[in-house]
This record gives sequence, structure tokens and C-alpha cells, in this order.
Amino acid sequence: MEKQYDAKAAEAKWYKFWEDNGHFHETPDTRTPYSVVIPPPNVTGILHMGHALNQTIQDIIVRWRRMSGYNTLWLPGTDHAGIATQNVVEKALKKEGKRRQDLGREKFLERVWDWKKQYGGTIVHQQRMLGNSTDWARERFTFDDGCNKAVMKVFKQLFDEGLIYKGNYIVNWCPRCGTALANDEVEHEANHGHLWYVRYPVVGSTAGVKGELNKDYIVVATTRPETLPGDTAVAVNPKDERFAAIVGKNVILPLTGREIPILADDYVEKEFGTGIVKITPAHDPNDFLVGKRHGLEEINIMTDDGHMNELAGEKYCGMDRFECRKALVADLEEGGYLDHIEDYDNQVGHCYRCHEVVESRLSKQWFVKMKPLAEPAIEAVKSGEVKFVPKRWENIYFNWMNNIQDWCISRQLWWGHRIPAWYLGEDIFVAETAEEALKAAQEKTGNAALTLNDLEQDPDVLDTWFSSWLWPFETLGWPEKTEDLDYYYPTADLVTAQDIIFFWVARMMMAGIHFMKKPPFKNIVIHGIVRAADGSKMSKSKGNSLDPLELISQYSADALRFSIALITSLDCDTKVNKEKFEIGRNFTTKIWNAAKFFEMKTAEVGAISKLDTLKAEDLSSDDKHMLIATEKACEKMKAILESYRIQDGALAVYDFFWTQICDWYVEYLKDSPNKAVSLAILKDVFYKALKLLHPYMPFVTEEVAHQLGYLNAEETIMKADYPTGYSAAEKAEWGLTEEVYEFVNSKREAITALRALRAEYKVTPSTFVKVSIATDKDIAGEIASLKKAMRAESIEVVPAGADLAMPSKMTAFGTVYLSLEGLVDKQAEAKRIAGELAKLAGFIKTSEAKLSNENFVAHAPAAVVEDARKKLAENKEKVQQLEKLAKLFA
RNA sequence: GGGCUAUUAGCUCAGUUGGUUAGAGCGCUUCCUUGACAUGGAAGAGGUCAGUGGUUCGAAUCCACUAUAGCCCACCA
Repeated sequence: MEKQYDAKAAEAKWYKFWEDNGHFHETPDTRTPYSVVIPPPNVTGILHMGHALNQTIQDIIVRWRRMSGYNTLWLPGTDHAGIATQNVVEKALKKEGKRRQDLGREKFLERVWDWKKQYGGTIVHQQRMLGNSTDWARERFTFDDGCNKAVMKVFKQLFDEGLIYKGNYIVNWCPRCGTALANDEVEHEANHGHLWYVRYPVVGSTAGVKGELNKDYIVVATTRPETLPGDTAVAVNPKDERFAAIVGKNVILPLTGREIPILADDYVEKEFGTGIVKITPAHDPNDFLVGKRHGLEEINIMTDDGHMNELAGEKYCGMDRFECRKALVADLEEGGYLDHIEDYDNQVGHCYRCHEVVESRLSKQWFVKMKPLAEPAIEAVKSGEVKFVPKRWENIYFNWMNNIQDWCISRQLWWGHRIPAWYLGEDIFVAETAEEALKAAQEKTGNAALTLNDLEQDPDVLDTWFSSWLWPFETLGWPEKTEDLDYYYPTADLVTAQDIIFFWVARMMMAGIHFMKKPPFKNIVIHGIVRAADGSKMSKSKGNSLDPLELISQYSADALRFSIALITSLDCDTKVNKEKFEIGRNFTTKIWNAAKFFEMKTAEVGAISKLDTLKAEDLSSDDKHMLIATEKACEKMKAILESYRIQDGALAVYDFFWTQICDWYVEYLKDSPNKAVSLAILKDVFYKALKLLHPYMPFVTEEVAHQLGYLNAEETIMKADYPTGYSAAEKAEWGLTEEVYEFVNSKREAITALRALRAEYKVTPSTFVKVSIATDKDIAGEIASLKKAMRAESIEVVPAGADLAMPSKMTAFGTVYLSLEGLVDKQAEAKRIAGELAKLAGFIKTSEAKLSNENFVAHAPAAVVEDARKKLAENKEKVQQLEKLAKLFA
């Protein structure tokens, strides 16, 4: 083996090997299926830490299941990301000085597809760098032909079922993207703004203008003065006695001179502002509803790109909305209409894609009725058919599902699934294809001469999520009846971050149940978000993001994966900084060096024993301990991974490899009296460890498994069996008992105690020392190995309780004494001992109090009481030892 | 305005159903390098488990309140 592990070379080599040999690919057979669909990243995306975390978790689970004998499918793909992708291409066009309208719809779409062909593979390529064992042969795209077909069918079906409708509604509108947005595509952010108090003169009073305004006006508070020209009423609360007298009168809308009524409506809060609110039905969702209730006119004063139109008045027409706000406020002030201004903090909606301030805009859109879809999706979780991990997300899911609003699915974009609705005059024909729509139109009109040219297709496209909510079954072939669909659906686990529970997970639940009659997955595993070291969100603009590809290049993919697994808890967000990835890198190095050691020793020793011929008497207690520790590690990993405790698993396998194998057993092996046996054990244990590790660190484990000859060139550790420990027969044959395990643990405790004594008394490790051990245990067989581990010149065994005047430490193994012979700083020692005695006295006091408490003795489990008694006795003995020692230094 | 979560060593986090003298990694201190590995080994310092009150023989763990931080939802102009 090379002196250093070349991660870059190994990772490139093995990924190609796996992919070229179809190791990620399975087809339906008689085994139990285990399937997972990846949350498809945006095709415009580049790999970020969120992907790295999400996909590492999935790959760990998937690789573990694959090794555990399941027919495993992890299905990859990308999302066509309507707005995001269109924006990218529009930006490129802008550099050429063009807009998408200059190209026209068809040419523009060609450009987007060209872009997709050229750059759409970026993230797909980057995912391979992580080591994902995704079945690339089944890679899908939410806008490929199959998904398009699925989307068309779904739209038609929902329309026929009366669950899709078209309506004139006030929607969230991004003036920059020029499209409607769903409610959850709007991000609310704190805004330090103002509340403008504006005077509206009451008609029929003596109110005049400019400087002559008096009590004959009312004052209206607004955060959006620029919408004033769109006002068609002002409103007060019907129970508000202050204004009872003026309800039904009219006011004059400042600057326009238009007369508008004063209404009473429950929506108005008496306490807020002045208790009077202006009603602008075309520019505010609440006002829209008020307007509907009172039959008000809806005056749209803005263009779809956020400028004022002619209805805003000649002066403001063409102005940007925020420019207009300034101009209008200035005019109000000049006209004497501005009462005063207050600072006011509120929440303002922003487009989740481009961050522009969202406008409420009146327009015709398509909606899906969600309530009927949500009900069975709620039930599926309530009944336990689908489980959230961690469970607490269920409440959040229920809360959202119970308050679900209809889903605005139309987008005024070009890139996306075009809405399959065709118009002929007033008639709408919804069909899966244009031909079917034409046929329907011909039948309806009785005019067989109609052609496609007579029909006009709805220009809008569907929300991207309208395709991705079908992801778990459209990717398996639906609406065709395929073998894959039959075998792999429903999928097993869905792993995703908390931020798309509503966007995606909840909707997949609804679609899966509605169209497939079965929820799309059994477990929904929700993990946190990767944050920067200071806890803030990572973002490119802040410059605080870590690039997984850079980390891979610096530390290796295995290092990235292991580190991220080690520091991630499902329960909370994860803060990361670069240094954390050294853990994984160092671990890789450790594995490599341990392998080198094994190779070297094997060559040195020559023939090593065969594990299956060994009997208990061939094995030392340390040998047995190693085998038991391995057994325990296997059991532990299974339990951990079954409950999705990725972090615990990383820690457990790290500890097993580093502490159990390297720190203790390898050190033991160097001086083992029977190296042929110990190497045989190491050989077996090492391979088991590699397999336990493989889901976390696929590359280095594969490389080492080949280097050490566990596998031949055609084989892969990916398909090796996940270790389950030893058989009952083997355990009996080898005498692997809990007693031996505990015994060796206590021996190690004694070794550690001696080392600590050395450090305390500044006896360097190179000095051979005289050791005494006071114990009644039979430790004769351990003396040889103890001598080596303790670097002892001699070890004398004396009966427990023997009275030796030497520094000592108590262990379960016995009391370990270090002979001093010509040491030490007496004063410092005396002081240290006094400190320790004080500490022990405290413990003994509380301990005695506890034991003399009848309640404790009566109520606590016997084992707990027994344990407390034992500890008390031990500590009392310790005190005696220390007191004796204190005399030495007096 | 509702809801959720967090608060444990200097830092990042474990601590599974209440019973440890509260752990890990990094950082820090001391010692150890020709013998797999200094990306290493050994030993150690460092915490009244955010605060207050309660339940209990016993609380980091359960309950209530408070404080701080973060997230999500929500139409108060």
C-alpha cells in the first residue's frame, strides 16, 4: 500500500467502477424492495451544503439497506424550476440586449432547452462527486415527456372531478418575474416603513382644500399611499360608535376628486390606526373581499411590471410604484391632505425567487381545491400509515393541512407545462392533448371543420410543484402501468429538509393518495438546515457559504460525508465551519494507516490462523474482547440505522474503529503472544468494520477492502453483506461472554490508571516502573500483557486490601500501585491529596445520606441501591489509601 | 398575533423510556517522534446542565412560569 491515501484518484476510480458496472441499478425481483426518490434539485442549481447533507443521509440509508439484502432503488432527477430557469435564460438574453418577447414563445423555449442541454447536467455531475448511489439509468426530469404526460393527465382528471377551476382572484404577483405566485412562494420579511395618515374630506361638509381642511374630514391610515387612486371606498367597523354617524356618507378621494362611500365592515379593527381604512379592491387581498361583499368597483391602477397605469392619473402614469409613492405623498402634503406620518414596522412579501416586493394583483388564474385532497392525507398520518421522523413535524403538518387554501397553479411564464386548456370563444376545453381538445370542440359545436388554428391554448404554464408533487410515481412510469411502479411504489423513506414540507411533501402525500390510492412513502425523515458558523443562513450573497465541491477537493468526499453525518442531528439545524471537515479527513487517514499496519504485520508474521478453527483456549482475553466489541458494534449499528440516528451511527462506528480497534487491539497485537491468532481476528474484525463504515465512507472502504484482498477486482463492498456479528455457535465456541468483556474493560482501566499515575508523578513513559496490584481476582494470565502495556519492570500481585504506602488508583480490576523510589515534590503532592480527599468527602457525605434515606432504599431498584453501596465502599477505601499516602508526603 | 424548537465544557454538539462522580470532537495544558499513523499517542484542566418554582426517595431528563435566541405560520390597513 502507498504511504498516503490518494482520495482523489480513488474516488474517481470507484465511482466510475460502480456506475459502469451497474451497481446502482436494480430491477424488480423476489426480494423486498427498498426505494427512495431524491428531492430533485433545480436544474439550474449548483451543489450546496444543503444538498450535501440531504443526499449524504439518503446515501447512508440506501447503502445500508442495499447491503442488508433489499432490492434497493434510489431514483435521481432534476426539477425544471419554472421561474428560476426562465430567469437564468432571460438574464443571458439581456446581455444580448434582448427580451424573451423579442424571440417569441417557441424560439425562447428552444433557448431554454439548449441551456438545459448545455448546463443542466452540472448538478447531476456534482452529485456524483458525493458518491451518491443513485440509479442514473433511471434519471428523470420534471419536464421530460413522461412527466409531461403525467401532468396533463392529472390536470384533466382534477378538472373533470371539479377540483380545478379558473377564477378572477387577487393573487400574489411578482412584477419582476411577471407572474403570479402561490402563497407559499411569498416570503414575508420585516420592513421598517411608515404609516401615512391621510385626510379624506367628507362630502356635504364645509370642507375645502389646501389649508382649509378642518373637522369635516376623516383621517385614514395606510402603509401604501400609492394605491390611493385605486380606492373605491373607506370603511369603519359597524360597532365603532365614533363613526356611526358618517356611515353611508361619501368622502372625496384626495388628488382625484372622486367621491367614494363610507362603509361599515367587520373586517376593520377599531383599535388600529384611526379605525378607518381605505378600501382598494384591486390591490389588497382583504380589500378585495370587502369589495366583493359590498359590490365595489375594482380599479387596477398598475401594470404587470409594477408601474402605474393611466387609471392612476395622468401625473403618475408610467411611474414606478415606489417612485409614485414618494410623488403622491409629496402631493398629499402640498394639498394639505397629509395629517402626519408615523414609523411603522410590518411584514412585506417578497418573491422567493428574485426577492422583488410582491404586489397584490387582480387577475384570472387557475386553482386547485385543496380541502378534499388534504383530508385523506391528514388521515394517513393520523392513522400511523405514514410517519414523520422526528414525530413533532406531524403537528406542523396537521396545522398546515387543516388550514389549507386553494392552490394557485397558473404561472405567467413560458418555461413549464403549458396549461392543457383550449378556448373557443367562451368555451373552455380541457384535454390531455390538443387533438383531444379539438375533438371535444368539434363535438360540442357540431362543426367538424374546426381546426387547431381555431382554438387558442391558455398561454400560462403550471407551477413547478404541479409536476414535482407527482414525483414518487411519475418517475416510476405512471400513468403507464409499469413493473417498476408496481414493485417500487410506494417508496419507503422520503428524506428532506424542513423547508419544503408544505411546498412538496404535503402535496406529494395528497397526489399519491389521490392518484395512486396509496401514500407515496412510509416514513418522512426531516432534517435541519445547514447554517454558517454564526448560525445565519448560508447564502452566496453573504459570502458565508461553504462549497461542498471545494471541501471534497480539499478533504475528500468521504471526509465531507462522514463529518456532515457526525455533526448533524435530525432534531435541529446544523452549524458548520471548515475545520469540522478535518475530523473526516483525519479518520480517512487513520483507516488507511491501520490498513497499512495490518498489511505490514501480515507480511511479517506470515501464515495467520483461520478464524473458524479457533477454540476458546486459543484466545486471550483481549482477543475475545475484540470479538465481543465487534459483535456489539454490529448490533448497535443496526439499531441506530433503523431509527435514522445517522449521527449516533457515525459516532459509534468512529469509536469502534478508532478506540476499540486502533487504540486498544492494534496496540495489544503488537505484543500479542500469539500473533497468528490475533491477526486472524484483526483480519475479520477489520473487514466487518469496513463494511459497517461503508455507508458513511464508501470510497476509502472500497479502496482498502481491495487493497487488503478482501475482494477481488470484480467485486464491490457495496454488495457485501452488512455485518450482523457472530453466530451463537461461534460465540459459544470462542467463549465470548459478558464476563470476559467486563474483565478486559477493567484491565484497561488498570492500565489507564497506571498511566495516569505516571503522568501525575512525572514518570516518563520510557521509564520502567515497579507496579503492585492489590486484587483477589485471578489475574495470573494477564501479567505478561499488563507488563507490556504498563511498561512495568515487575508486577507484584498482593491480596485486596493490602496496605501499601504508594500512590495508587482504584479500579474494578484491583488497586494499582506505582512504586515511587526517589521522587517527588512532597509539598505539591500533599496539597493535591488534600484536594482529592475533600472531593471524596463530599461524595461520601451525599452518598451516605442517600443510603440512610429509607425512601431511597425502599423505592429505588435493587441494582441502583447496590451500585450506590458499592461505590460508597470503594470511595471509602480510596480515602484510606489517600490518607496513608498523605503521611508519606507529610 | 399564533405555533414550534433550542439554551449542557472556550466552540460545535451527544446524553433513547427520570437512577453516571454529566460525555464526544475541536481548542487549551503537560509529556511522548528512527518501529501503521504528529492528519498520531498518553495524561490532564475546564460544566452549580439558562433562571425560578413544582412533582419525586432521586431531575440535565417530567410539569409550570420567566429570560434569551432561532424558525415556521398569519390578511390587521
